Amino acid sequence: MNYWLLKTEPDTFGIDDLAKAPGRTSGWDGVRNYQARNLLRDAIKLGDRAFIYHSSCPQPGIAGTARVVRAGYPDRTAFAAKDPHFDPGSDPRKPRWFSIDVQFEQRFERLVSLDELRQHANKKLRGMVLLRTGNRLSVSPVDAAHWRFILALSRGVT
DNA sequence: GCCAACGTTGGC
DNA sequence: GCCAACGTTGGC
Repeated sequence: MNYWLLKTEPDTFGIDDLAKAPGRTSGWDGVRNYQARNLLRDAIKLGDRAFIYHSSCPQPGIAGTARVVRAGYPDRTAFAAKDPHFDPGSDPRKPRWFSIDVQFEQRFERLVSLDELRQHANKKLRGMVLLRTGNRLSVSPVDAAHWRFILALSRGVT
């Protein structure tokens, strides 16, 4: 089992929207970056777990966790001309973009802010992809040790 | 709104 | 394949 971090803008779709979605489950689609696409298509497996990270908002940080309930499948939003994520270059017979389904797991009692994560960037969270300068990946891997440490942070254990 | 740090595009 | 121009992300 592996761990991931999924970025989203809470104004558009945040952890609370996931919690309220039918079956507490939502497709994670609209990703249009090849590196992130490769993770969605090849690396993320059923049963993997993910942090839900809120970006482009007053309080950027990790808001909670979700579980992968469906592994990579073609991203349908790429095929619909009316969809904001439409990509005429993605052929349904040879899809270019992929999505996964995630199910709400928990909302942290308190947001673990980007600022707080950075305080551990050279210690317990050394090497975390999210904290690398200029990182813009909307899907990134998380080390198991980092996962456990951040869960502890969210509970105020450390 | 600014701007750094990317990724993508397209001419050559 | 190079690289300048352009677009996007995302914190501030």
